[in-house]
Amino acid sequence: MKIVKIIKILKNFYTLRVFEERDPYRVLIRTILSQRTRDENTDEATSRLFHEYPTIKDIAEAPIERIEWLIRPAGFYRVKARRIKEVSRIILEEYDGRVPSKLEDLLQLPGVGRKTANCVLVYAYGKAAIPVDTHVHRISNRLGLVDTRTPEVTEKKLREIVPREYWIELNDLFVQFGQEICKPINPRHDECPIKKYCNYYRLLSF
DNA sequence: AAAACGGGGGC
DNA sequence: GCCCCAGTTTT
Repeated sequence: MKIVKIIKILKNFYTLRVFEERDPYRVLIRTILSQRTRDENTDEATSRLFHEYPTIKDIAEAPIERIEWLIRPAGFYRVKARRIKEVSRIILEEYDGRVPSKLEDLLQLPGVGRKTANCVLVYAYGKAAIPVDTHVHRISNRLGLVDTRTPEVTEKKLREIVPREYWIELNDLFVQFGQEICKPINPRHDECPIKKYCNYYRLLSF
């Protein structure tokens, strides 16, 4: 199976960044902050926020302007601040302060789409899911694993062709691979360890 | 289907 | 200085 070979090769090059943070609420907030944002800026914003407001109740009651300032490094800080505060309020009022562990419940929360919801399921609850971000979407299409135009359809197809035991690590491996090698523009084919499996590379050598 | 939100980093 | 980036919601 092509995808299994690809994953095994990538695992030789990248160590899985086991999410140290397993607290569902912190995973959720960090993941919202990470939307369209690089890791370093996400980390900075997350630690600033939780340093000043350690609990869900703190954030639910915090002044919106202060949240905006704290998470500024993550970008999109105005909309993210409002969503983070609103999400916190909803979880406190409707879920007794516990982050929901069902996909359909997570998707109801403001600022939580399929990618973020799946990240919570995987990293906080250890459930099998495939968070599809732009890296996973782009790389899956380049390799020829799927042929889709939306992340949603890519997720559906990946669920069919990727053995369940690899779902959790797929996102992490593809993101690292996507940042360093299979970049959106000017991918580094010369250093690519899986180009023999890649449709995009095959078309190039013409 | 396209626009809007955004600071940070690469070049 | 210009361009791109670990999405989601609204128009």
